[in-house]
Amino acid sequence: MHDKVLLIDGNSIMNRAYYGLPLLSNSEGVYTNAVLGFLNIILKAIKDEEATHIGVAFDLKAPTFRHEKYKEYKGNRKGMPDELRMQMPIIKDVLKAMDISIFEMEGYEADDVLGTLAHQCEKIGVDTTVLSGDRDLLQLATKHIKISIPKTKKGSTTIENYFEADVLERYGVTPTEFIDLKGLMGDSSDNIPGVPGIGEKTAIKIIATYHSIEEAYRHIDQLKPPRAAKNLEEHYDLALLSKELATICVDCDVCFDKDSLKIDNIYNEATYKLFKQLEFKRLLEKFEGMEEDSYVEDLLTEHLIETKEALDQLVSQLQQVHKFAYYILTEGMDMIGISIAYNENEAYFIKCQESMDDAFCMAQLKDIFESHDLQKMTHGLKEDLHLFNRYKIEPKSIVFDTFVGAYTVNPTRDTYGIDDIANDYLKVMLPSQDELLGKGKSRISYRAIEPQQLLTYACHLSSIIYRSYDLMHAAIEEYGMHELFYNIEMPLIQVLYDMEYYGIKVDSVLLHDYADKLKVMIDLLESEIYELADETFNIKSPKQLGVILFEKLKLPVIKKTKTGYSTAAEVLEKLKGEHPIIDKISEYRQLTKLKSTYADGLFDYIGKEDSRIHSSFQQTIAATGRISSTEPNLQNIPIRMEMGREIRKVFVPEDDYIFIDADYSQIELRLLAHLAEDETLINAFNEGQDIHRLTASQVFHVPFDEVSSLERSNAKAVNFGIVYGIGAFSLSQDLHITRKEAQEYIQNYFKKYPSVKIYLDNCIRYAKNRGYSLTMLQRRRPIPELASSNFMQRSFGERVAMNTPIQGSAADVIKIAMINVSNKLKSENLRSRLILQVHDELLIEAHRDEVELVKQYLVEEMENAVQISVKMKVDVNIGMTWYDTK
DNA sequence: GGCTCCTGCAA
DNA sequence: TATTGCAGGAGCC
Repeated sequence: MHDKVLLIDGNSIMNRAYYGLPLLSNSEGVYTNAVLGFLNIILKAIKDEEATHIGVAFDLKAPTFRHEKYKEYKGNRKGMPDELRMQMPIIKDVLKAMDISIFEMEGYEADDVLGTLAHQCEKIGVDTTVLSGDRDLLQLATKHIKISIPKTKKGSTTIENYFEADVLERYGVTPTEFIDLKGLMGDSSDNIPGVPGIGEKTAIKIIATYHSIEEAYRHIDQLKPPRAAKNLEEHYDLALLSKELATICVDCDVCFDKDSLKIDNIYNEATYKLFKQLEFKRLLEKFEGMEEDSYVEDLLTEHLIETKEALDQLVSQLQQVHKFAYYILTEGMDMIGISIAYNENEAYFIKCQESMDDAFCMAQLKDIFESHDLQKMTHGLKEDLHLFNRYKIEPKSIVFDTFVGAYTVNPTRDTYGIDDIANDYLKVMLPSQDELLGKGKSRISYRAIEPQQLLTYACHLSSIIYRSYDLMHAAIEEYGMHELFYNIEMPLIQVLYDMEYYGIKVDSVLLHDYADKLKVMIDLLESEIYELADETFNIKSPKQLGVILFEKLKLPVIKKTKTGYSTAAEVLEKLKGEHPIIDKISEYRQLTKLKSTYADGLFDYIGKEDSRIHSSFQQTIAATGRISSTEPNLQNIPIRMEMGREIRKVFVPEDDYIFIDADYSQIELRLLAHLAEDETLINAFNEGQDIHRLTASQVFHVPFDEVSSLERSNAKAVNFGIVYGIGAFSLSQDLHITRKEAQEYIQNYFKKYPSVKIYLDNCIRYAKNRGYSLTMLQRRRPIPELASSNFMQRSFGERVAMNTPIQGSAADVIKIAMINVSNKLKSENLRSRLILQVHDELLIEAHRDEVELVKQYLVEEMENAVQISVKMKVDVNIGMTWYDTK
């Protein structure tokens, strides 16, 4: 095979890549779009060119010889955007990992290095391709040096290729003449002056005739048009200088060694790690089969435990140590085994099998798990607690959960697998569960993989937990989150487990009736809609509905989505009155939503045994520190509309029990008052005033007692907006007023509550300076968007910086309350239990004998969760259904 | 079957 | 062009 050298203009291609892709970032907030685009371009080029050698040249910041000749050189060039600049060291790391040579020369630009390298290749008879986004490079084209210029149009990249002849054909001048051309016409992007008054057309004509500036000058008398001749005569020095500046140096002092450019092992371990960190999913697929050997370098002595004797021995070893990490490997209800590590260098895998089943293994380990003196670390304690319950184990001294720990350190990531932790904290590659087992249809069981592979994988699980513990603990301490993690997040795990364990009882007959009732109404609406549309169609399909409304019925288009007409509720609202079908569709939407998501949806989760729904509560999802609820989500059960609210009647306590529901009154605004130290707000809250009415009287200049209900509800929207980081546009949309009016409301608000304005500005400034926001309990949320040069991104970051301390502090407060309420109920030996949290609300299933006591404890613990300058008011209600607790 | 988009529910 | 979430259905590959 012939050698083929590919030379790359690093800055130019990075620039192309950056503007060719949307601003992507990995889950840590590191921008990656230019790096990804760059890699895609060069990998495609390597393939297309069948390149055997490769080198990449970058510009240095330092001035070049051109600056010495002409100090205005590139004087008008704006620096690259920060988001791109931040990616330059990353691409260099990636190239180093891929063992691709990087060239940077003081005093020269990348062009010069490329020119020199290309010429040297040509000298030794090797074909070369120079890849650049910059047409200046065309002067380098020869019969053996090809210049490739990628063009991106509509997502796909095509490449224009120029040998010497192609340049002549396309521009009417040879590559060498290209330099003279530029000398005459100049180049505004590099700030090369050229000859004033001579533009592209004239320059091409002159050079095509005389082939160089010098030759043209020699024939200055015959030069046409006369204007150009005059200009060239006057500015001949400038023309020569411009030519010099435009000339790419082909003999700079770069060390050329063809062999060092050889493409060898670009898909190696180091590259894999980087791609993983950068989250280049598609590029990672090129590393097929690498995962298995990828963690060989993480040396670990693996012990397989599959006899009772060996297990016995392990248990006695564990009794000698003071801490260990474990991970229980399960698959559905099937326990595969237990991984244990009690030092840095080795790990054990207890494999459950016929001779030694799960129940046996767990029974053997019971004392270990229940020991107070033996500290344990795990990953995903809440799931462990479900398992321990199955084997009647009451674990003690589980001091660290790396799952919740990793979230606490950085709550903005979207996964916190052991593989992620291995990567982030230990720089160790570990396949994720999906990578090990495959996903979707092709997923296999743990029991189906090679025993040796399973052993290695399993041993690493506990070992990673064991080894990352110190680092994660240190990070928590460094960030001042000891209190948050050890006194709130860790104890909360048990509380969430308890809520999942207890669940909430549902009257399935009532739910069924509700679904039936909805079905009747939906069927009727459906036929009415078909009647009005004069045809049948899928009303649930926004696409089909759009055609009916906006094409067939010719209703005005209010809003469009990326893919077509918007038929969202706010659009239908505006079309109300235009056609009788609109109301029917709105109602149909509402009822089908209730039926599918809530009636039918919830039905599938009702336990056959206990008639209860056991939702999962997620502690590592929300970037603000909130808890979320899934399968099913019990935090979005309807309440605003009566028809939807009815669904709450199916949530009932068990016999002899009653619901007690307590919710914080205006928790976010109270926290805002405290955090902003706003005297007006603090006093209003402490005196029990109606806060929305107060805001209305302040913002609309109305006496407090004369505030109308419309004014109050508008003020309520303003208050909400403040908490979310308001914009005039959105407020105007929300209140159906003009932007100008909305702007006035906001200005009035800040005039009346100046300390709130100062506080919110400070939130932004703090987050901009440090890169993150903090809550009252030092919960920390990175906000990389604040550094963006994109207005939209940055504005988003600013709203987040205003909202996170408020929403996050509220999350902190209710978490403390949950722990204290739960502890109180347990320490008082009550049968009543906490079963649900809805951000500012706690639902207790209380025994009827304990109602008064529980009400008292509940209010006390919630109101005193934190001591701040504003009273934390709590409203309590009891009821025989969730509906009735109002 | 897996994925994205639109839609809509809660605090 | 308001914050944080979860989920169902359509439609596409």
